[in-house]
Amino acid sequence: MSTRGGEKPSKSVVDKQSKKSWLDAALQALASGGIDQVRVESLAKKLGVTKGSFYWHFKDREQFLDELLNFWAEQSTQAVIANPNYPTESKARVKAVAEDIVRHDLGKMDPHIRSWTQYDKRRARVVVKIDKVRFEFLRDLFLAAGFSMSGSDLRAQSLYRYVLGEQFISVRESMSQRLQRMQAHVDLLLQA
Amino acid sequence: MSTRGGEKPSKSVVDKQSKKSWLDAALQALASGGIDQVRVESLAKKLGVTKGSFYWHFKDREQFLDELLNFWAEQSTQAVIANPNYPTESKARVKAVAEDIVRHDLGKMDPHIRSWTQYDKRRARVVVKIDKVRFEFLRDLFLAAGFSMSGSDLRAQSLYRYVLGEQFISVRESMSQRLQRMQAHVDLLLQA
DNA sequence: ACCTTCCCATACGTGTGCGTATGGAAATTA
DNA sequence: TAATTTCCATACGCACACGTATGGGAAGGT
Repeated sequence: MSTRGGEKPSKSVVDKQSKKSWLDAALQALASGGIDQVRVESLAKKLGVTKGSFYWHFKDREQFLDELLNFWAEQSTQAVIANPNYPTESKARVKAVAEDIVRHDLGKMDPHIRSWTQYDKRRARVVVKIDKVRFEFLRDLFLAAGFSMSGSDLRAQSLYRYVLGEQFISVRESMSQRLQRMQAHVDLLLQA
Repeated sequence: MSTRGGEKPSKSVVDKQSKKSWLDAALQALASGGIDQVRVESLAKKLGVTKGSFYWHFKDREQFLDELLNFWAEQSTQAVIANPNYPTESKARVKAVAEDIVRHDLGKMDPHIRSWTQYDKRRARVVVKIDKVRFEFLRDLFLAAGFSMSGSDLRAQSLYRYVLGEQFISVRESMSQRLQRMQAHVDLLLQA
């Protein structure tokens, strides 16, 4: 029978799949041109569906953007922090994390995210939380490396701003150069 | 005689005044919510005029945005570099410049500018130039402070990214705290 | 007084994007 | 099989924003 194989994809899975595809496409659009590139109809076209799907999964664009922000928040923290393969030696650990950040371009969304949420109080709070999580993760690395609280604080701030600032530099250097520069910067932070 | 050279509101001045008011308003709108807040009709409303004025001074929105970008470019470099009141002692000079940057929030436009121009090749080139000018200005400060070229390069990069990154941190600290943090960071860069 | 140029107002056409109403096919349940 | 739920397509209304066409007033020149 053409009973269209209803095996594993029990509807709720399909539901979530479809819903997630909207968020994936939105993230991609956001990365490629800022929040004003995230348009319902253009996303629909890219996904090969119509707005009917969108307004089935989401109430309206505003609520969709809220979910998008949370979607980004999860992805942008999980990626860095949840890597269990870092070295245990504290200074090597700092270097490895720094290299990972550069190598995976983990801040590439940040200019668009911040430009978008800067003057939206409710959404800015989400970003503040992410900053807090990321920063404390970095600060703990320096604490583990033997620096004082204030010293670790300073260095984590410096490193975090370096990472964010790198996304600003339009002059895209080569990956090897970026890695080398980051290493030099981390070396500077790890001495004294 | 009355040949146009003489008095004050000779029409060309009025012209430039009116034209500049559009650019001023646009910069303000840009700062307050990104490039998609820069709308012809909303700017007109804010200025108390109509689109007639806009399309008299500018061909269309695209050309207007080009002029806006150049407008920003001039202002954002002049402000820092053209200050003749910095101390002459090289290390104190670095500190004074850093303090000035924080105090005047000289990077506040940058998230919006970069989010806007990142994937626009022609406009990105303008931003690259600005980065170059700013960076070389900072690098020269470290060179004058006795660091090698590569050492000055590293430190200027670190400082510049710190400045840009600061605009990202949504957790707005107090001015005194920002200044203090910047000083600590500069001290770190100036040692060794 | 007439003309010209500068500068802006008014009015319109058009495209785009949001949201809604409604239909319908497939899948699930009864 | 009938009924219901799930998920998306189609079609429409509407508001906003760009650009253009046109008019007109004010200022200066002749």
